[in-house]
Amino acid sequence: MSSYKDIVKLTGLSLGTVSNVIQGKGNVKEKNKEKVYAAMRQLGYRIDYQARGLATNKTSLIGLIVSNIENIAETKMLMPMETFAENHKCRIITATSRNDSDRERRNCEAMLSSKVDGLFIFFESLENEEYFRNLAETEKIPIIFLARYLDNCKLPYVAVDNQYAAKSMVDFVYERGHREITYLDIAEESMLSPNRDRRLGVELECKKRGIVYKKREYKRLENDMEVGYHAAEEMILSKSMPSLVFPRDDSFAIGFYNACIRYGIRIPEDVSIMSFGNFYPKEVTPKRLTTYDRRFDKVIHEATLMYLKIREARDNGLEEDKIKKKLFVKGNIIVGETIKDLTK
Amino acid sequence: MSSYKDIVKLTGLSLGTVSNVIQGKGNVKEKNKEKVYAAMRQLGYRIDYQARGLATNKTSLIGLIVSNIENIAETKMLMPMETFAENHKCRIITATSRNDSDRERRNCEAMLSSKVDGLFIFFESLENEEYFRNLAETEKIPIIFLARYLDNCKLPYVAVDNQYAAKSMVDFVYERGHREITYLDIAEESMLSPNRDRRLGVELECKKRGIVYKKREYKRLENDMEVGYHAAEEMILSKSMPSLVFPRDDSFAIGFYNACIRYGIRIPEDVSIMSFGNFYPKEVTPKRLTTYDRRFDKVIHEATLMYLKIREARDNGLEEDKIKKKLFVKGNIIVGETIKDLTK
DNA sequence: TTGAAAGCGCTAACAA
DNA sequence: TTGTTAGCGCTTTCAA
Repeated sequence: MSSYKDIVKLTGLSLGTVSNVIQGKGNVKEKNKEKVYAAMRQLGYRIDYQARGLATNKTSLIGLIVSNIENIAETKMLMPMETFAENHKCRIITATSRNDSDRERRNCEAMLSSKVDGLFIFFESLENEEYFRNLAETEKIPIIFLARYLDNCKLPYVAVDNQYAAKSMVDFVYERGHREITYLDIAEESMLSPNRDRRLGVELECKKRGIVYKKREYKRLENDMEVGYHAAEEMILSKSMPSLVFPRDDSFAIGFYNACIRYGIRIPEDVSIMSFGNFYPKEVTPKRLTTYDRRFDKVIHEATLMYLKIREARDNGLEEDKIKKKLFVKGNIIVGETIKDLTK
Repeated sequence: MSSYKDIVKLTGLSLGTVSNVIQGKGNVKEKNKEKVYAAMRQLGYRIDYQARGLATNKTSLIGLIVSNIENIAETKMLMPMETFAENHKCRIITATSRNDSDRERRNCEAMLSSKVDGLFIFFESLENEEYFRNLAETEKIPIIFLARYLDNCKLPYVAVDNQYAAKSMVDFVYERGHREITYLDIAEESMLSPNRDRRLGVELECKKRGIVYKKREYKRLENDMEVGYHAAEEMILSKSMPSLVFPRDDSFAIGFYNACIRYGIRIPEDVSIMSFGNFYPKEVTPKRLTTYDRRFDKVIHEATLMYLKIREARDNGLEEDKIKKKLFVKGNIIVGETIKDLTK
């Protein structure tokens, strides 16, 4: 491990000059620049971000806390996050909370101890409201919620516009002649902002149009596909299959779809499916799912933009008031083949 | 942001004592410990890992470079990695190479500049052989390949035992009366160690048993499900559907399965599928895939164990020779419903 | 254009 | 048991 010291020795220049060359700052004679470059190459020198961070009081580290990294929805946030990191020369530290609020808090603390320049949080438990409210008061780095929000907390967020989503989806099926919707949710998670907003949105839009709205809730299992599978199986065996279902997300829908195939229920002839997420490749089902694209890429894009704005304001002592800190991102319907057109 | 200085001021103790309390080291009077704790609470003090790292010459940062984080196989490595990080009080920095060898090298350099204590790499291009060979000579932190290896490189690795996998899978179908196997691969990736080993392994095992071995290669598309879907579609339309296929992985198999459903081809009556990976919940297909569990959890477990051993040896100046640095992990068949039993 | 020196927040060795 | 001090590898300010 070579350091500036070694370069100083090799070149005979001073620490300050070496630093200037490496940072590409100040006025340094071309000849001396070359000397430094040569020494760097010879030594296989590599800058030490840690030391630089200590000196500059930032780390170029961005924290990303998710709930369950194996959940395909959350996976979708990683790539755009990496792209941001690449473009802004920073690195991502990740941590997973696994639906455990203690762990979530520990993760936050570790991130703050790691002196991340910014922190993005995708939470899944509602138990840390107070903790987050407190963070909002005490921390000076930007902390931004992803795809969820807390009603009584000042932390900024970028979420999916679930009311808009609800309206789009109800519109879509209404236009195709559907007059009855059965909403399928997972009980334990039904009060998280996105699930709640969407469910209530669908209910409201149904009321407006005189559509019959029904709701069924299922117990959380190992994964959402399993829940969807069992939900469909139960309906099939009890002969209570609705004409149209709104599963809470694509994973649920896929399980549902496969139980239908298994039992010879035809899609969309016997049951239509309006899914939510657009997380999987279209070949994940025999007929492409009709689903609502949540645009997590946009969520991350907006969140990182917001982060930059907040940082800039704080670094330069500007007023932060003008920055919009509560954003909702609109998605769009992906037209697949799982909604029967009743008007034909 | 409070620091030791503030605690010193508040308690009247010295820096060294404060440091001892916070590290839980040395002998400090109970009363003074309490003082320090009280001051920490009052100040909302949080340790600065960056400064600690600079002083101790380690970061407690572990680097993880993957190829495509949205690939479900790679996602499977994150959770066990996080578990390790949690148990060993370190944090994970991730980076994604996206099948770009330049980016892969840049990622490595950034990790080394971040002074990670260890680096785990899941690579997908074969172009950086020389770069890695060089790293093996110059870097003193443990750098470990995950689920792949390079033939002429000293870097340690933990890979899936693909020859064993091949044997297991061929055995399984042989016992059920199959005497012909069609192996489906993606051309561009067929020379990566796991793909190559497995394909050659299957070929060899077929030869041993007098099974007819056929191979088909497909062009890489956006995702593997799509490739699988088109592969099946092509076979169906050209009426050349084999009796048994070995798709290169679960994603490929799912696409294949769904094209079959779409066209009314029955599984396993018309075509049997022996898949590879066990990456998805079993409800991802109407009938559970018969697949080989790659046990990426085990791969990560072994890799982190290897990391600890190497670190320990280097930290204590022990000889590293005794550490096994080339490991192969054995998986097992998951018996699903996609292999027809021809013996009945 | 270059050099000298202080400092970032911590650890660790040593002295008291 | 506590305090003092040097130092980790860099940046930055100021003087030369």
